[in-house]
Amino acid sequence: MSHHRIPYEDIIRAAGHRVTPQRIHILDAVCDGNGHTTLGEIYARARTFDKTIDRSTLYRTLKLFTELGLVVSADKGDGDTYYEIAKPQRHHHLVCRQCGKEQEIEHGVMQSMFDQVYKMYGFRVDNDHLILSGLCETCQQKSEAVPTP
Amino acid sequence: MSHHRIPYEDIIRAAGHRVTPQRIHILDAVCDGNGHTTLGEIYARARTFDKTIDRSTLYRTLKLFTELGLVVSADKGDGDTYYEIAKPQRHHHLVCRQCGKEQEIEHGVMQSMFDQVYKMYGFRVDNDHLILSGLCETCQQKSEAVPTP
DNA sequence: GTTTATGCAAAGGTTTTGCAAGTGG
DNA sequence: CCACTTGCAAAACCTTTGCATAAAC
Repeated sequence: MSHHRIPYEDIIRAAGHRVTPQRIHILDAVCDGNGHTTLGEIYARARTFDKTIDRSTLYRTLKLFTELGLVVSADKGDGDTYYEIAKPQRHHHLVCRQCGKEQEIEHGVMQSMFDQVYKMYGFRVDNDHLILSGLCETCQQKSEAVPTP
Repeated sequence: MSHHRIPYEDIIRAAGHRVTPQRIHILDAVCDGNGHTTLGEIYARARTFDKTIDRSTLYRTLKLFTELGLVVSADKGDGDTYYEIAKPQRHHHLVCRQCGKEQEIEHGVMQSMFDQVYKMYGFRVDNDHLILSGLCETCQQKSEAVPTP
């Protein structure tokens, strides 16, 4: 679990909050998503650890973690909010419209685009977690193979 | 009203649906947004034309228009869905985090970035309506003037 | 021992759905 | 006319909130 690299307990306490089993389970659940997970998925996973965990606790905890910067939230454009464990390096995601597979991409490519936007429009873009969609390599080949299904 | 350039009545009929006053009002209301508008704003505007229009009609109509491609929906990342009249040329938006002002940007800059992503990751990005956020020119100057408010 | 966090239940808000009446083609 | 649409009301859903109990520190 990647969040074990972060001193999350200290961060929670430093902000004047308490480290409870529920909070640990929820953080684990976000982490086990390996990328982006919805609230529903986190809820299901958290409940495999502790069946009594309540939705309201999940909402409150996710809000807290987002404020503390332990978790970041993003939006695929489908209306759902996706959560991911915070990572040290700025990055973005590609999500395949067909198979749903997702992969991380480094920030560099985006930064060039942001710079270009700044030059052309004077606008400083600062998104640090974009989700782009399209077709992954595998699904491109599939759709080439079957022109009209 | 920019949608009067599109033969929207024909499009609606061609898909086997009917052209009703409510649908026209809703299309007008989306159009009057000049850019992105939320469902609530569309509802308010549509009701200035016809006070009896119902929310359920709005939901159904917006869904229909999106399917027909008359209207496109996007997500600013704040959980709300924004609607905009479909435009012939592919474009994206910049929204200022501070003053909320939005401006359109042409697709070119994005395409270079998409191409770069393809070269590096083999992934074909095909978003045709992204919303980027950051600081507009005016708000950048303001925040420079006041380092610590 | 205090103070914070939890679970429960209820409230608040938004979106969807079933249906009789109305209306477009 | 007939089928599609509408407004209404109710249902379904998601998220937030108030409060007594339980747990962290």
